[in-house]
Amino acid sequence: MTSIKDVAAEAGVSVATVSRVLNEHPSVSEDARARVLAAVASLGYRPNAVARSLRTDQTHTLGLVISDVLNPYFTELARSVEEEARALGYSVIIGNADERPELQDHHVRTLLDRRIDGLLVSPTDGGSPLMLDAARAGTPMVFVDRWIPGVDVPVVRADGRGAVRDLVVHLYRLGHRRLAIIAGPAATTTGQERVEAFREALEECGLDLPDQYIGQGDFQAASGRRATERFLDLAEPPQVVFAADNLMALGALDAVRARGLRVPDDIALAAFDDIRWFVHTDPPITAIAQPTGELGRAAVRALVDRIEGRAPRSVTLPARLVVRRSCGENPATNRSQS
Amino acid sequence: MTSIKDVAAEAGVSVATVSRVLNEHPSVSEDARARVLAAVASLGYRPNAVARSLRTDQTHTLGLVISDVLNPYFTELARSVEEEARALGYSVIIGNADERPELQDHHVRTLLDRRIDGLLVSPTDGGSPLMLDAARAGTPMVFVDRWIPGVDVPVVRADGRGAVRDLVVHLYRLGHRRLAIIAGPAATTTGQERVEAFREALEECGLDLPDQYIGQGDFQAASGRRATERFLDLAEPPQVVFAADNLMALGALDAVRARGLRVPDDIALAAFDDIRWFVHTDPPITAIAQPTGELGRAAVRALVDRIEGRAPRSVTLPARLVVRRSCGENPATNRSQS
DNA sequence: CGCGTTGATGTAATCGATTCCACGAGGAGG
DNA sequence: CCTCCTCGTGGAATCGATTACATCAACGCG
Repeated sequence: MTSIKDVAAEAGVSVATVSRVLNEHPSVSEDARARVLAAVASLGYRPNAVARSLRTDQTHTLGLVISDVLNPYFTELARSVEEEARALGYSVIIGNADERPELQDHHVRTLLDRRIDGLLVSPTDGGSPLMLDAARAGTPMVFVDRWIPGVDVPVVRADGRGAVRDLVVHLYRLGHRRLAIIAGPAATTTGQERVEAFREALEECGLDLPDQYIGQGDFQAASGRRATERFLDLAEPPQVVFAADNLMALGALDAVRARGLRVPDDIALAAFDDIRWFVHTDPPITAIAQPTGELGRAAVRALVDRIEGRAPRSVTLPARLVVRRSCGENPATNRSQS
Repeated sequence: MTSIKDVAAEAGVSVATVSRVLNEHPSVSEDARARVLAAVASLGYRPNAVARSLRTDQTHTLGLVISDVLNPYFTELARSVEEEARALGYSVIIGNADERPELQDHHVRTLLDRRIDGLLVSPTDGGSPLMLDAARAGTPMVFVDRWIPGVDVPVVRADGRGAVRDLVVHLYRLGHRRLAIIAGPAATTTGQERVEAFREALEECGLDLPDQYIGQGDFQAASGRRATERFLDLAEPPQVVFAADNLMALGALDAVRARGLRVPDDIALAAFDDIRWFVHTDPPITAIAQPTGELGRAAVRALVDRIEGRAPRSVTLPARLVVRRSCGENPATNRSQS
């Protein structure tokens, strides 16, 4: 690999001058600049980012630790994060935690070892010592989607409360009274909040959320399937299953299908997180859509603000209900589907 | 951040000794080792990967440039790549090319600047000078899924020829005679091969593939939709549309749905790449499944072989047909669906 | 004309690790 | 007892950049 020394030799100047040209330092003669640029071009020289990072203590890299790459919601998030980061001059290294705390820690650790400039996390759990220490030690950090209470880190997320209420009202109007939920892990904020929002909305409608109608999932398809099977085994199964994320909804669909039952005739289904495929499933699935792209971009902006010394702001954006056919026909609202 | 010097001071030894302990160099006294490890623990020291990389000229990092993160096929590939790499002691940095050659180049460039140990690419085009130069210059490199002919780089991919033939036979038996394909970009090998395999299989059945039955797509959903609309506008529309990837199949589904037509009654649909959602679409979609996870793992193994001085091998694994209902009922084969 | 200022450049320190080399102590062997 | 190895250790060079500081020439101004 050609180094700055080779360029300096080729251009007949010192390495300092080469560096100045490359970093657009003002005090370089026109002549020197031209010779350096010519040398750079003829040698095909590219600065070694590793060496540069060591010296400047900046990597221009953000770490993104997401809960599950196979979840379309997170891959869309990752995409928008990378896009915005690139626009701001940063690269992104993605770590996939697969909803496993120890894998999450592994990625946080290697990202910190690489001295990334900042960390974007959607925590899988209540927060390992490692992550809490890093936050306390001053590593620029922002939580996306999920967060850890009691830690002084900005949070960028969607508020699904209103949309969940809309959903419950929608279900109520369709005549459903026994509503069940497949919850996410209690260790995650989104796991808890969605259940709470659901319960509150039910109460507003004068409905109850019995324990047996709360299935415990882990945001993965298999758990959605298991929870749904348990619901179907009940003496009085629910009329609606609301999955707290799209993968558990997929699992629920598997379970219903395996029993030879049909959605929405035998049981209705709704999901948190809207994804493209929901338009084409059988039937199309009613879902709560998050402004995923906007969340990713806002998170990056907050993190970069923090890194570059500006004050980062937490952001909460509203989610919205998208009605399709998986909860039954409703001519009035049905038209608003996409 | 605490550095090796702090550890050395705390343990009362030189930095050389600390480094030896950390790298398991044999010639360190038991006493020194213990003191160093104690110092490391008490300071919470972690070696700076940037500095280490500069010195050793190894980053223990692989670059993976994929064509499109939003494509479930590639995200599954990415996941298996990361998994296998982690098992072998490497990290992975993913670059998303979004099917855009200039973005692909951007990522290749920044990955090379970071001095990654090796590059895994599924090229979006015929190969930019940048990538060809890197390959020639000796950057360890392996192509996954797609490749660039004429470059001396190992290729890990699936061979869909047999599965495409099975598909065509399946379609023929169902009575379909006018078969159309939505192709990928001609600049990609998968874009070309799938069309060729399709054409050859048709010929074996005594069928023809007229130009108007070849839609030009770019592996993105929108192009699948456009191509399908064009098919439907023909005086004699095809009876089957075969999409060369899953996203274009999604677009095709959009187009059919927008016209108020139904699959498979009005038109049949099949896709290359099987994904989980295909089980639940309306109707479930017949697809050609690649051994995606195995491809990712094999690609990493080949790349690491190359990096560590062993001879890398190209790998080709067979794809297989998964019959579902999107091409019409066929009691005989229908049972083999998943 | 001399002095201070400005601009262009080079020398060398530095970032945090790894690793070559030199050195001293201790043990083995003649 | 002397020599030669081996082992444990520290000093210092090194990787490839950035940047503080020194130097020197040219120029403006009183």
